[in-house]
Amino acid sequence: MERKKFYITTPIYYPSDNLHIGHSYTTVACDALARYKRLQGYDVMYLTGTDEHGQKIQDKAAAAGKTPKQYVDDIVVGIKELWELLDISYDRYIRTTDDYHVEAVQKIFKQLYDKGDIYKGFYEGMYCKPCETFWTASQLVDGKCPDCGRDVYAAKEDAYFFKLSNYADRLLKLYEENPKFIQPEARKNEMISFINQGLQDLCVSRTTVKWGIPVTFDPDHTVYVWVDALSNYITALGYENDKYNDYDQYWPADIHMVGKEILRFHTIIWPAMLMALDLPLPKRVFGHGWLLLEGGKMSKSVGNVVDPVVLCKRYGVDAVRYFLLREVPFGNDGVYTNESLIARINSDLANDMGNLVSRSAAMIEKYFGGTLPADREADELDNELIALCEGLTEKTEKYMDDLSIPQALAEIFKVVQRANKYIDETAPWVLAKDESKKARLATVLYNLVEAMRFVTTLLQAYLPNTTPKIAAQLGYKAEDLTYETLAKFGHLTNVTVQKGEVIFPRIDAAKELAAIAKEEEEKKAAREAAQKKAEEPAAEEEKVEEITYDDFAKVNLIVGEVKDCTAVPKSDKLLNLTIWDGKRERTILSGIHEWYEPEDLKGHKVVIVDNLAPRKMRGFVSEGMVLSADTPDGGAQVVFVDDMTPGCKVR
RNA sequence: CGCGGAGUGGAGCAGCAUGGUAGCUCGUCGGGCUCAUAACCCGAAGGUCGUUGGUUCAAAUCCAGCCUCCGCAACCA
Repeated sequence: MERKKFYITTPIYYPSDNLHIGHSYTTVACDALARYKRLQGYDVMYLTGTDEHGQKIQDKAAAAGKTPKQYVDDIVVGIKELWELLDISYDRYIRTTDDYHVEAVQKIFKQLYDKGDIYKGFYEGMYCKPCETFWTASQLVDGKCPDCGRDVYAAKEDAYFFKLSNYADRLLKLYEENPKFIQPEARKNEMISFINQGLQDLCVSRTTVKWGIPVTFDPDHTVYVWVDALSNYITALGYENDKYNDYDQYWPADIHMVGKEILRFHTIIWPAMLMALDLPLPKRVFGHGWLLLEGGKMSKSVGNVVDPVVLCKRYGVDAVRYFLLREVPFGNDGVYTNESLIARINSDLANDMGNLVSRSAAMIEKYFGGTLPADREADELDNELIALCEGLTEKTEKYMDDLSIPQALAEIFKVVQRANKYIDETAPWVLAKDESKKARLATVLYNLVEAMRFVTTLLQAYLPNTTPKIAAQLGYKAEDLTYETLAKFGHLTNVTVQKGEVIFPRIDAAKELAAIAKEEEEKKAAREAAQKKAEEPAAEEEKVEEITYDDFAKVNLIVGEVKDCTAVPKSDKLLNLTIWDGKRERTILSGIHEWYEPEDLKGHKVVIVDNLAPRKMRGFVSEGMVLSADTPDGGAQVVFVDDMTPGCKVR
């Protein structure tokens, strides 16, 4: 019999740095889905990988003194180790630097070109020669390169474009005909409105980025991210290459799992590309939310990245997996805190589940020496627990298909909770005192072990590291833990248990938090020390370009008095200052509202740049600029010169 | 009027497209039990459902305005 297939993908991650818990979140979620489908008997293909080309990696590698390939090779080793640590059961790992992928992308590019969906045009923008980078007008700082601060000039670059604009109607139709294509539903509207704003053709090649896949018929060009990265989902199956032969079996994908920030690429560009290639479209694209840290988004620059390796070491892989899968409604953003992680582990895993295994096994050992006799005696008290077990797969299956992973776990744990309650209701320790109740006692304990069998079987999808431990203690064999056996309560024939180590030890929250706080502090101190060291030589290196006196003389600095000052409406940072410069009142906008209130400035005298070209911001024209100094903590301090006379030249 | 999301007992969330008992987890308090990982089970307290007005017999739920918070965008001349 042909098994049903299930093809699921993570995004291919960009290995410019080591991965953090956000990446783990996506990957663990896909892993649970993949494992669940395998449990159900599906022929599963679970793909993950890395997107290894591009300017940023080229730069990072150069900074590290490595070739780009060396650089990504090293990072990929770390990523694969992380997935191994997290028990990720991916079937295939694609690297966009793999030969077969490179080759296939070149063919795809050519196909699109031959069909007329890719055409040669030119890319227009502001170009910084030393940085070899194009910037859009809005990215420029002071009209100069935001990276190096040097002049940029309008330039054209030859580039190939994909006719994305041709596909707007077909995309809208796709969403309409497949309401589940974009999930969560709420994001669909964002995509629709994005399309309705008008789709631009997409630049798909670069001549300035060298670290990329060359365009075969125009070797000056490398393929720019879209065609390269997105097509991984089919090249990994063997599309246009000989490395693999699974395209017919697995495509189209059942789920592309992506973070919400790249949902647009997967629901607009990718389907359009597939349409152009006349290929079937993926069935669903799910944009999940982000794991946030207290106080904002996870970001490497802020130094608040939670390291999954550290967490696993501390609490165990499955505790971390459980937290990721259970804590946040899938699709929403969620907040990570150490407190919530510990609370989750303690209440669900240690108190409820671990303890249930422990108390069940303990009673069987204590009352029956480890093996239950065959005599049984049912009671009405059993019915609710049994019904819950028998209805379990129907519920979890539905939730998993909806990608409501936390709800699926919640259903499983309802059985755990019900079993704990069942112990209270049946009071085995009372039954144990009465010889005539042995059969009843054996039944109660049997029901517990059997209920835990339902739980354990399903948990194999979520906690693959722990379920063998439970199986060992409660005496389940592999054939007792198959999906099919969950149709009916009462599968186990004989029960022999072996109490073992505590499955999920309780964590002393107060102690643990104190320890974490201490560690954090040490880390922070170390980081700051390292940063200081790094900054010192950097400061020397940062040579300011020498200018002549004539250059300086061009800047006319004068003293001005702040006559009035108001906040600029609808702006967080701008203050609108009315300044008397000795001759006239002028308006100057200054982005210092973060540090100064209007009252702080009124009546003070400041140094202004007199002859700066006027600039319009937020509907006001700013004529000049107020001098202020950067403070070490990133703030700003206005230079006050209250004892000077407005209009006087400063030099 | 830039775009979007959100405001529900101490904390975190559900409920809102199909108005009619405000539900869950954690925490707090009280009780029970002793098989178990100071765990488990039961019960209680605690909410003007951001605000104002409207529709309605009836609004957390529908409509309008307002306030606040969070992303993104814009913005430091």
